[in-house]
Amino acid sequence: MPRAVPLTRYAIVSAALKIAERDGLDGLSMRVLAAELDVTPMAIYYHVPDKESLVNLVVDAVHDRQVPLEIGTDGWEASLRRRLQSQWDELSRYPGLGAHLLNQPDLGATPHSIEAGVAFFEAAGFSRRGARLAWSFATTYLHGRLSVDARLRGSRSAKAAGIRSKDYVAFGIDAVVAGLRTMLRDERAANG
Amino acid sequence: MPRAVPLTRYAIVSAALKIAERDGLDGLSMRVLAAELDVTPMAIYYHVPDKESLVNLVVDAVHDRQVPLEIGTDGWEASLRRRLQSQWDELSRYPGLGAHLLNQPDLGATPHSIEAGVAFFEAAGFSRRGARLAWSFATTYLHGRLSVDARLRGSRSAKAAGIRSKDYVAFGIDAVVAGLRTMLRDERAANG
DNA sequence: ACCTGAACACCGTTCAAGT
DNA sequence: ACCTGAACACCGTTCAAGT
Repeated sequence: MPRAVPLTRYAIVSAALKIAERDGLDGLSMRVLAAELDVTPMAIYYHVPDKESLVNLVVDAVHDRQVPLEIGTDGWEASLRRRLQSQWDELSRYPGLGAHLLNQPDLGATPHSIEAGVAFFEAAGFSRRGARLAWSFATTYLHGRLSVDARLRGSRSAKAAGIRSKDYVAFGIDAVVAGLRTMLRDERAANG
Repeated sequence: MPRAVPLTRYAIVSAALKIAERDGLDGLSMRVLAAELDVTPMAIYYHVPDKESLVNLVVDAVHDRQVPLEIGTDGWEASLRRRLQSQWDELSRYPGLGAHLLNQPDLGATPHSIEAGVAFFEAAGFSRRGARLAWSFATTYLHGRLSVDARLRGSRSAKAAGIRSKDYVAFGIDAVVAGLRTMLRDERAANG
C-alpha cells in the first residue's frame, strides 16, 4: 500500500543530508536511506534515477549554502580567506564530502560556480589561464584538507604535537593565499 | 589440491600492484585479485589478514620507491620541488592511491617518513610546529591533486582552456613552495 | 601448512508485479 | 502514479572442511 504521505525528492534529500552528517557520505547507502525513510530501497528509485544523482543532489544542497565568491572592499586576499574558511566550515559537517568532490570532474563544481571562481581571480589580476589554475589550486587544497579532517572525527582530536584541525586549516589557508599572491606577482612581472 | 607454486606475499603484492596500476585502487578487490592469481579469494587470507593490510602492503611498495626528502646543495625550495614532482610521478601511476592516502591517518605516512619530512622543514628554518604544518600542507595538496588527476585518466586529457594535468601540478608545486617561503619568512619575523 | 567451498551480511540495481 | 518483492551481480569476510 502507498505511504500515508507520499515520498518526495525533498524528503529523500533531507534524509540523505541527515545521514551524511551523522555517518559520513560513506555511511549513506540506498538501503540505509530507505530504512530512514521507512520505505523499500526501490521506492527511492522512483524519485531519483540512481545513487550518483542522489549524491549530486546532496552536493547541490550543501553548495547552495555557500556564500558567493566575490571581491569585497578589503581586497581579494581577505575575500578568498573568508570564502575558504566558510567553505571548510560548511563542508566539514559532512565527512567524506571533500573526498567525493575531489574525485568529481571539475572538483564537483558547476560551470556557473567555476566561472564565478575564475572571474574572481581575474578580478584579482590573474590572466584567464592563471585564474583557472589559481581556482583549481585553492579548491584542490581545501578539499584535500577536508578529506584529511573527515577521518579525525571522533578520534583523538588533538594530534601529534598538539596541533588541531583548525590549526592545519588556518596554516593551509594562509599558505594558499601567500602562494597565490606570489604567483600573481610573478605572472604580472612576466607579462610586463 | 595445492598450487604448483605456493602462493607468497610477494606474488600477492605484485599482482595487486599490477591491478592497481591498470584499473586503479578501486578496481582492486579480493575477488579480482584472486582471479588474477588463479586462486580462491580465501587463499589470499592465509597470507594477508584482510584487505586493509593488503592495501597497506601496496602503499608500502610504492612508498619504498620514493627518493628520500633531503636538502640538496641547491637549497630547500629546489629540493622540495624535486620531491613533490617525483612523488607525483610515482603515485600518479596508481589511480586512487592519492585519494586513499588522504583518508589515512597521517596521510598514510609512517612515523619514520613523517619525521624525515618534519626534519626537512626544520632544516629549512621552520620551528618544529611550523615544520609539521608545512609538511602536512605540502602533502595534503599533492595527494589532493593526485585524487583529481585519477579521474582524468582516459578522459579527454586536454581540459577546459587547454590546461593539462602537468600544468596544474606545475602551478600547484610553484604555489606550494611560494606559500611556504612566505610562511617561513613570517614565522622568522614573528620569532624575532 | 596451505587452500577450497559454502555461507553471511552488505552493496547498487533491474525487472515484474501489485494497488 | 507510486511502491513492493524477488532476484542478480558484486563486495569483504567467517567458518568448517579438505589434502
